[in-house]
Amino acid sequence: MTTSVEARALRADAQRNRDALLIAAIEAFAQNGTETSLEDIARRAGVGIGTLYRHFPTREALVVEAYRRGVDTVCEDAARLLSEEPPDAALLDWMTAFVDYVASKRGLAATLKQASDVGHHELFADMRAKMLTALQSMIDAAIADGAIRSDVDPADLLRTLGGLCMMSDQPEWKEQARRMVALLMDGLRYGAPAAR
Amino acid sequence: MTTSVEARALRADAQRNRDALLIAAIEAFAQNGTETSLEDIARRAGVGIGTLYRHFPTREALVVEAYRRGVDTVCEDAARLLSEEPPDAALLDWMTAFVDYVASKRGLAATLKQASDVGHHELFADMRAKMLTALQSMIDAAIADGAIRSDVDPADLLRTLGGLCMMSDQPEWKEQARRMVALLMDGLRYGAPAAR
DNA sequence: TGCAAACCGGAGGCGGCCTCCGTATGGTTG
DNA sequence: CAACCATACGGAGGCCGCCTCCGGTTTGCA
Repeated sequence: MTTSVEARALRADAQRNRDALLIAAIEAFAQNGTETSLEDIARRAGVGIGTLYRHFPTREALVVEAYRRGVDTVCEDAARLLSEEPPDAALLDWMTAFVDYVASKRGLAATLKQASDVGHHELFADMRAKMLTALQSMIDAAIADGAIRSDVDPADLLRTLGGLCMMSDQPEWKEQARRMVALLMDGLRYGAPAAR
Repeated sequence: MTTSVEARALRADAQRNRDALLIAAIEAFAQNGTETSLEDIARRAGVGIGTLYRHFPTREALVVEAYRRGVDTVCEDAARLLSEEPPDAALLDWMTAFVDYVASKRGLAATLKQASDVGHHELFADMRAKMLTALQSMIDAAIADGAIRSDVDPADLLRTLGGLCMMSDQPEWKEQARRMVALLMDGLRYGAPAAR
């Protein structure tokens, strides 16, 4: 139950290496996508491959850590948006921001797909939960407002966003994605009480 | 310009091997996804790895051939649907069928993503064109009918469907995808002349 | 200062990718 | 039917990335 608390503080050198690996990974992922060779990342970080594997036993573990902060930030933005504009606008803006953010992080897309899946590794569970919570808060508010229909499942929406994001790494993707998010939003509005 | 016409008939043994490879590939892809080792496919087909590479110089080439027929069939169904029901219903049904079909072919999803991309290999261009044509015919009819808004881009829709399909290989995916397709359809209907 | 626990690094085994070239075979011609 | 050659075969081999394992090193505590 004390999952996120470090079991025991890392030794100084270990902490140093871990940080270096994370920095190298973020950089490498940004340049070459999540498929970059792990050996390369270790090299960039100036540590041996064994060290990388000790800190991050799987590629996924490394990827999750590399993107955790960014995803957290986006999720936390939901509360701010909700306090600044009507719920349906907040939902639309958040989804757009989500999609924009992913577009800016090459390699993140595939990760989010995994994170939005149900059965996937426990490592992704945390990300998934945070994103679902963010979506849920906005959906609830929008439903209460009568701005969108009431049969919306946050998990559905998350999966769809994840799917949309899979199509990044394309030139005109950003505009396309925005259009599709808007279309999705219209689908949500269709048949809502306020539209009657 | 004579792309699809075989430059010259294959020698009998070559044709035999090619067919065996295709059959083996379809089987292997269905079992293990498109990432199956090519060596394994060659083994299943009872040919050497060299032979595989001669017939299909890249993995994509093999994948495209393996799925060509299926995709063609789905695309051709658009005309039938259009002749049997109102355009918007046809569009919805086609998109649903599309998504269902992909669900039944493990590994196809990733391929369609590539096919729905713009810049991708020429091999996918043909698939992409056929799918766009199918979508276009139904969209045009639905717009003419006043059933959906008039600012719909088939490429957008295709990409979105591709995105949705990326989430196959999940248990409750099929129902989820159907819900999202329906939601998408509602987005298309939103603000259409007939809905005013 | 000394020692145990924690940590490091990279060699090495495995398996997949793809190329290259010596060998085999189908098909054609006389 | 024989002989020839374009076409096709197959797999060895070089390369690279994955991941494990363990002898050696470093850190921090007593």
